[in-house]
Amino acid sequence: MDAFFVSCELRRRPELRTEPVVVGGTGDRGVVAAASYVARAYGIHSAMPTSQARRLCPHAVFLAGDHAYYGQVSSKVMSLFRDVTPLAEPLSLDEAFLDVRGALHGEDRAATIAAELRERVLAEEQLTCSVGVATNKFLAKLATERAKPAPSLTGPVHGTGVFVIEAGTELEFLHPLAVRELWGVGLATGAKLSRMGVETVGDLAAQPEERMKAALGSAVGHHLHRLSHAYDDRPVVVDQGVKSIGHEETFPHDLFAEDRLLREIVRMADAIASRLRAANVAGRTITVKIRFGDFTTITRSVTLQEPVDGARAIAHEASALLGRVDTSPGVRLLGVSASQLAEVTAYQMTFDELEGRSWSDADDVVDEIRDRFGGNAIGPATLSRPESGLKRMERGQQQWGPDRNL
DNA sequence: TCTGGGGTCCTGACCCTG
DNA sequence: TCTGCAGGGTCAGGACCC
Repeated sequence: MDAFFVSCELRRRPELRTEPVVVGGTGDRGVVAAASYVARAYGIHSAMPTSQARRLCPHAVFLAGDHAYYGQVSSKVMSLFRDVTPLAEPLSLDEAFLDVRGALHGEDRAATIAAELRERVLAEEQLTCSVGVATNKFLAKLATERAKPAPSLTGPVHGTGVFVIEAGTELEFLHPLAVRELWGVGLATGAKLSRMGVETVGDLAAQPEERMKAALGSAVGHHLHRLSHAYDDRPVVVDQGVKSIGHEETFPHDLFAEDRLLREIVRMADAIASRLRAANVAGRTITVKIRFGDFTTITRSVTLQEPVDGARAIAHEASALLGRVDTSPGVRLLGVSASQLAEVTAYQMTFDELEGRSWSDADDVVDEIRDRFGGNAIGPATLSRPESGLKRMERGQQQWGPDRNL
């Protein structure tokens, strides 16, 4: 999807179509999640600090973003994709891989399917999307970039919409590209490769695989070497399954008070526990992430004998992990996550858990109340004191940094 | 100058066990 | 009992993606 979050907002507010629009964190510590093509013409791009975006384009319209709404729109678009093929693998809210081999009957059929899909998404959801067609996932992803519109001060300059890399022309397309365009080559790997004199994908393909493995590690070296030869046999997987569930939050101001940090832990543990139970999984490893004022970031984790999905147990472990860290320099960001997930039916209850059965029952009741009356209808007593200033957090509620009014 | 939040995957150090 | 080794699990950090 093209500038998905912005496009969703423009559906609701069409009067902004010719304006520079930025969706993301509105506060001083936020970042840009999506910028309209007009905003991009001012040099604004995603992941840019909001403060920098404001300097580049002071008259831009800054919107806080509505993750729940984008999720609803995404579901509708994904169901359109599944009308084309059941083999649709969502990559994020606004991207998916579609394996359309089953629908192919002629040479140009894939391009036709792509064009029809674009028309349907536009007609039914008033959203534009770009489609890349190729013989494997990673080439299709690169092809999509070629199909996207270009920014301009008056609005998006429409791209091709559909870009096809014909079978047999893969290397011709791939080798002139900058190595940074490869999926998996970011800032650090790109710099490392540049120091080795590797600037293009063709340069990379000319290197012996062993040299790449020595420089980048065996897994990354092997993977990139294969990609540079246009080889990618990863299948389209319809349901990837979640591997971890977590929450993290950057505070409007660094936190120093230990009791305040502990209350934040309780709040996050409560949110995570709800999501774990909703997904019918429990986590065996609990991790706490702490970012200090100077941006140094540490994690502390513990792996338990048995997986947990209760707010009380997660908060207990996370608090103990936090207690191992000197937080006196001030905490900018705090996060809690659960990993090594297992289905709740698949693990044995411990004696401790049996003793704590009443807590498990309480969690079930909490889930029921939230289902009926909303996420903020009930929460841990620790957070109910008015002076706590804390509200239960929904997923993605503060996705791109603290709000301006906090 | 300033750097979010949701994740996944990989690596290396360390410890334990056979 | 001690030593060396291999393999697996844990932990922490880094890189990357959208």
